[in-house]
Amino acid sequence: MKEHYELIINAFRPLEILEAKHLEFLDFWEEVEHPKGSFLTEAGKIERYFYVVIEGVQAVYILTPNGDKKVIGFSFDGSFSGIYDSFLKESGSHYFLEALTDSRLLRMNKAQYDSLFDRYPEFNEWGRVIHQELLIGRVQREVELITMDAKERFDVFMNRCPKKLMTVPQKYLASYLNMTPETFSRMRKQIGGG
Amino acid sequence: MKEHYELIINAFRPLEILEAKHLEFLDFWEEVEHPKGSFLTEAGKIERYFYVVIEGVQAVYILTPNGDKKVIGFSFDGSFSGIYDSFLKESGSHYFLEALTDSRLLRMNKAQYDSLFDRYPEFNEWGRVIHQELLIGRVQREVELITMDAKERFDVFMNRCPKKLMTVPQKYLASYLNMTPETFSRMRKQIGGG
DNA sequence: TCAATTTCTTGATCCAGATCAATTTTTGCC
DNA sequence: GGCAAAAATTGATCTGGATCAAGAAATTGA
Repeated sequence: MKEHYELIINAFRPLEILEAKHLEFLDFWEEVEHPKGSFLTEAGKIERYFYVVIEGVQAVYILTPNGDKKVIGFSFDGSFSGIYDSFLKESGSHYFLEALTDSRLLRMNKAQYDSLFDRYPEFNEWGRVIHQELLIGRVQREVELITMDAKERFDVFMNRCPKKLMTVPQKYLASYLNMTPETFSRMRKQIGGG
Repeated sequence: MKEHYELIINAFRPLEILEAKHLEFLDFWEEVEHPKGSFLTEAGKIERYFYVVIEGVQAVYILTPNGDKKVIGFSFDGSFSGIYDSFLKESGSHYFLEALTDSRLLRMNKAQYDSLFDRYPEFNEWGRVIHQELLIGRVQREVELITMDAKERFDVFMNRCPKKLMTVPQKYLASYLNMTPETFSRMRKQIGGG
């Protein structure tokens, strides 16, 4: 796992100091591969892992009764991944987590995750801060979904979307922005325009 | 503040044990009143406080460029309140926090909030867990906004909405459900129906 | 390399829910 | 209680973006 210390340490910012005694935690991680199109978790199953992405793009989505995918979020190089509520509560997931490109990830299981906080209570600070940030980001997205029309959502997204995401089929981006691929395509034609 | 110990302790669940040494924390709180219609924070200002509601209902909303209010959430007896991102980052808020009924709240300022974690690192566990729960709740709401039509959102909301919220004008509930008061009224006519 | 499959684009139509307009009902206040 | 202001209802109309349909472009894989 030594080769990925840097990645893990970066992912775990803003936990400023990973002290010597934390190095044990670095060995919790197990490396896994997921080819494009494979599922890390599916609706109905329990999410067993908490991930850090080494490489690749993954999408979390929910399947509506009429069968369309609604993308909730993406993960990619350096970010966390997993179906968080299912993982924490060890209850059935409503979501799919799919590799959109060939992916390599690091993962730890729930027992390891729990022991992290038991053994090193100072990780709770990391947990508190990281969850604050995730929460603020989610509220931000919610506000954008509620207050902006399709064109505005498209523009805002395009201006700050990580390049990495541009490699996935547009229909996933469209879904994330809560619009159809047709609408997404039409918005694309008028970049910068009204 | 003694009279409100119970309230605070309940609000801070799941921090199971407030030990003797934490009793100092109970005295951080200051009681304030906000009459109906008054603002606890306004857009452009910095949120200086973190609140626990003793009594009353408050709404967080954003004002769109065309001037309509979009309600993001409510707080009421026993829950936390405040404009969280502004409070944490000490940066200008985009939101309004308005008392929808005469309200009494307990509040602490940012310095006190920070000192909580400095002095009693074990509060970080509370922080981590409470933010996990808030995050999961937000994602749940986001999924409902994205996947459900107006009638479904109305039904789901009505089935689990705290009675306390039924005392506020319907236009706020309508806005929270991302629909107009007219639509809300029409949904109301067909409770239980198709 | 080239056929099969998937994705993207473009145009035509449709509809849930917004907007506009007019009452009616409720609330608050003296 | 009674009157003004705010909120809720109801009906008529409008529209952003969905849906449907068909073809063009890109990707995949043998």
